[in-house]
Amino acid sequence: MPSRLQAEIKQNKPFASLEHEAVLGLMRTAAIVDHATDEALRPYGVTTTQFNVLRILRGAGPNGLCGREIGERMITRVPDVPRLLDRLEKAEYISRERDSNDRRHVTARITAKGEALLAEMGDVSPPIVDRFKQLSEDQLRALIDALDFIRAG
Amino acid sequence: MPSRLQAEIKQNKPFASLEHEAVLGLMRTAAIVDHATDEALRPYGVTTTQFNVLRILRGAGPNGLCGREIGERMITRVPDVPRLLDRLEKAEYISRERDSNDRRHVTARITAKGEALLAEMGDVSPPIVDRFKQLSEDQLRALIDALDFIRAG
DNA sequence: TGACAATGCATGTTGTAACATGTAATATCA
DNA sequence: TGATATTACATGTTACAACATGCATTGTCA
Repeated sequence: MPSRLQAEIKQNKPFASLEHEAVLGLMRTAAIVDHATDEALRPYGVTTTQFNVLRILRGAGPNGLCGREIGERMITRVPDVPRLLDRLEKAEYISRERDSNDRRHVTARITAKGEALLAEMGDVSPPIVDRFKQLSEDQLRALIDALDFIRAG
Repeated sequence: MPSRLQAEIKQNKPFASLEHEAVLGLMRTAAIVDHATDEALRPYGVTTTQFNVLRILRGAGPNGLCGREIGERMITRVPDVPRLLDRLEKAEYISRERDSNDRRHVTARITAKGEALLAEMGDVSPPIVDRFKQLSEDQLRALIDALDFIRAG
């Protein structure tokens, strides 16, 4: 029985194992979600990474967060938070201020312009993400549990 | 009940929905697998993308494949196949030859040096990928099915 | 057969990812 | 208290991703 994924990537040989198929399916699905999200965000001129930072800072409120804290909250590891914040500050979506208590810290906060952008964007969600809503609750829980288990290492 | 993922990304508020949690879990797991794979491949001086091209060309055998065909077989969409192949050719892992039947096509083939690299690498697999083997067969099938369903759009 | 479209690849450019390294500020402990 | 380590961020650099555009080759159809 040729799998759906085999056809997608034009592979004739069957997968060596279920694990192999699961890993490839995971990576391919993530790549599609990622690309679709990029496309959905493009009209607003922000990348997925920048969009996530803005949502994190909106969630943090007026106290803001320092760079290290932002990095810890990101879905994907970001190895260059300072320059990511540089770009957001240049676009005036965030402000930065060196903390007077601990001068190593730089506190970032979302600006009114940044809030306005998020409000304008609303719940941008590409069609591929909406597909998750078609899964049953049991399927969603099984998916979440399996992914949790994998990450739990 | 705070979820595992909430703790991972230091999020205090519960997720708005199961779908939301599933999407984040998917993206985060994929990011971890991706990064771990990069690390595992680093000692050999190839990126994950390059590694996948080499395996595709090994699978294609002596007939090789043209750039478009390689692109179709990649897990992640690659918008710049020519330069990806440039780098592999410069490293002498592949050779390229313009097709005499259709001179628009450039056929790429893996070289002996490329085959040797893959042989030396064997089954490089970071610990996070090995975690998939700990899932039960039912769990793996449920995971694969859910991912297939999402991509089926 | 000749004009036009489609295909496959090449190339210019910009922005960013990723790593390495450096620097200032704070914490720790003899 | 002074030496050392640790933390948090800044910066230099390289390589690559992504898009736009251009060119050569082939297909299509009146």
